[in-house]
Amino acid sequence: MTIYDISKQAGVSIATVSRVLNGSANVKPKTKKKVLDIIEQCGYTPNAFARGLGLNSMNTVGILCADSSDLYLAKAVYYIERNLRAGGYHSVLCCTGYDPEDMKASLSLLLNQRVDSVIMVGSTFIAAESGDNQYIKDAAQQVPIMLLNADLDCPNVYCTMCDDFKSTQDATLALLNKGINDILYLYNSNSYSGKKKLNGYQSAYLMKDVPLNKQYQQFFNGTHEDIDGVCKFLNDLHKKGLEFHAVVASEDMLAAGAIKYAKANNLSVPDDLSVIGYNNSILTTCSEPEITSVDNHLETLCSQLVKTCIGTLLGEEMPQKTIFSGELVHRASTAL
Amino acid sequence: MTIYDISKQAGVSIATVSRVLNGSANVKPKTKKKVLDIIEQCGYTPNAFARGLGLNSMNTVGILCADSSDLYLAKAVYYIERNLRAGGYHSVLCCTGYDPEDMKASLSLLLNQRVDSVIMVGSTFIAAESGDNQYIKDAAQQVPIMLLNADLDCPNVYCTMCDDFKSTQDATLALLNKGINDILYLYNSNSYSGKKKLNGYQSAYLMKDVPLNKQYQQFFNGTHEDIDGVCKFLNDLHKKGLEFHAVVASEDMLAAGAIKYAKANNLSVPDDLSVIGYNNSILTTCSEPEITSVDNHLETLCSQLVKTCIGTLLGEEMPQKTIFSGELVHRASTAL
DNA sequence: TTGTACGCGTTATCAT
DNA sequence: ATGATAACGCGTACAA
Repeated sequence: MTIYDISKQAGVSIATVSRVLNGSANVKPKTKKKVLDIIEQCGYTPNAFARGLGLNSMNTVGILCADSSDLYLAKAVYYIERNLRAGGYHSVLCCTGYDPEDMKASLSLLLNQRVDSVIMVGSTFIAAESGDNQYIKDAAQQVPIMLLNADLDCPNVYCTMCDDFKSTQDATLALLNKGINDILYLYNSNSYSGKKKLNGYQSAYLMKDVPLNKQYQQFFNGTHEDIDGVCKFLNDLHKKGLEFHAVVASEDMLAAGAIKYAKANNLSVPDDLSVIGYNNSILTTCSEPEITSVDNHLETLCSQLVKTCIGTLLGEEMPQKTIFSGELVHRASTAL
Repeated sequence: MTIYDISKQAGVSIATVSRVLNGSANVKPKTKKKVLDIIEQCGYTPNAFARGLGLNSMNTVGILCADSSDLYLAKAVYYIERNLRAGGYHSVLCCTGYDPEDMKASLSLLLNQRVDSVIMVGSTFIAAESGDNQYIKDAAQQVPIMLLNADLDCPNVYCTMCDDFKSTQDATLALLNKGINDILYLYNSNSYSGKKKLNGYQSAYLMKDVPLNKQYQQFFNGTHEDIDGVCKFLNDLHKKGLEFHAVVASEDMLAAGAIKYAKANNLSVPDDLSVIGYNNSILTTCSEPEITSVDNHLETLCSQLVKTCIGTLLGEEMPQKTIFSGELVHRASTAL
């Protein structure tokens, strides 16, 4: 069933059918109705490939994501997809894993698929060395690139992020202000956003003139689901003689591990150990006591990101960077 | 940059370029090299739309999912996408929400986009009334439909599922065998798979000749993240005088709520209350004590589903139904 | 082994 | 208000 079939049955030319299809003005109401009736009756729908070929677009955006099964990234992907669809765009999902080479290959794949834009979810895509981000700058010459929670100075690259630096700084400050000076910072990512958080922690110490100790900045090298592994990791630190009365984590899952560690060592939370997580995920209410956590307003971020994306595609002038603040959600794992 | 540009520069016809591009045999090595060099040098990639138009396929599969931010569904989407990509297919993600009308509309959207196949993730898409599934049967006349964790008898519809009936039956039986007869079954979905689980619970009682009480089958009507809501829900039941010494839940999140309920009421787990969840998600190790849960081998399911999908698209004969068994993973919330 | 020419189903430009 | 026709870029049957 093609536009030719419809045109024949309606006794008009394909041009007229096309005009009806695309809501073009100059078409006699009577003709329009006739064509629409035939279309309805035949259950005809235009061929998306042909349309794509002609318009050089299939209204499709690529979503690049290291791991869409991750609690936080999954939510991001979900919000982005829903917003894109509401705006009339399809989403091609592409999970890359954490290997830079795979990320590059995936990006190429999407560009070859002729997506209208690419959204990169999570700052794992931004390397510390500026040169390693060349693949993104190259891509930006073809289509606009949207970055969630990352920052990259480059034409046609748009960044939407939460102020992770300030959020982590605030969380740390809140503890320092309570007189807790031995705060363990626990993190598991050296991405752009990961670095910002670490800097926030450090900066809080500088602000309060409390000496910083490298021993208190611990990198957990494990999967994003291994809560028990985090617990053991902290146990080891404890056994090695490291003393800490608070944990600030770059992710709720690490904080959940800290809660487990406290239980295993009969530490009372928050009396003996305060815990602050990040992302305000379901893990915060699953733990006991519930975990104080930074909410970075992911839904708002995604909504704004998609607005920027669609606006750009429509040729509107859009802000190159959009920054939101995070918010500390207080729960029982702290007494602030 | 088109195939014509390449053909001119290489001094051959577009047919030859096309042959090189598609690895066709009959092409002189020397010619092939020349063409490949030019392609490399120009950074040429074929236009996916034109190719799609000609072949009537862009090697794309639609993934329909009610809510890809759900812990379990997110994992499913992730595994499916990775397997599809490994097989050379793109994934168009489409989150529908739980409104049947939106599901139908989303399916139409994907079909209009001319995907090669549609994968429906989760049994929420299968209605209890056979007639309500007509939209799926209609779709199956256009492209093969793959169902994850659902069952529908229809040509060109392929089902890959876990035996949720048996898994829940086993979980319930394990408790009954320990002499615990007042088991609360807690669920939050009336989907196909949801019903199977409930039936499994009931059947266990029948097998052991223990009288079944409707009061012990409780539907929790809330979001999929409201652990506190579940806790309150159980509190209310408790206050109303309902006594139970075990909870079998259709989802880990409900089980996590049960653990919280136990804590709030100073019940010892598993001495006073045994808890079994479903999905073996991260929530099982986040809770304290950790939760015994049914693992339904999602990764295997997804891998098999994609194999069936790709096989079907390649014209191979594929099994209409593939059923795997679940497995009870024992943790500290039960003493079995 | 290679080249020519047509078809895929649209959109859009230009006449009428 | 409507129709004829040229792109769009590729794959492929057929011819050479």
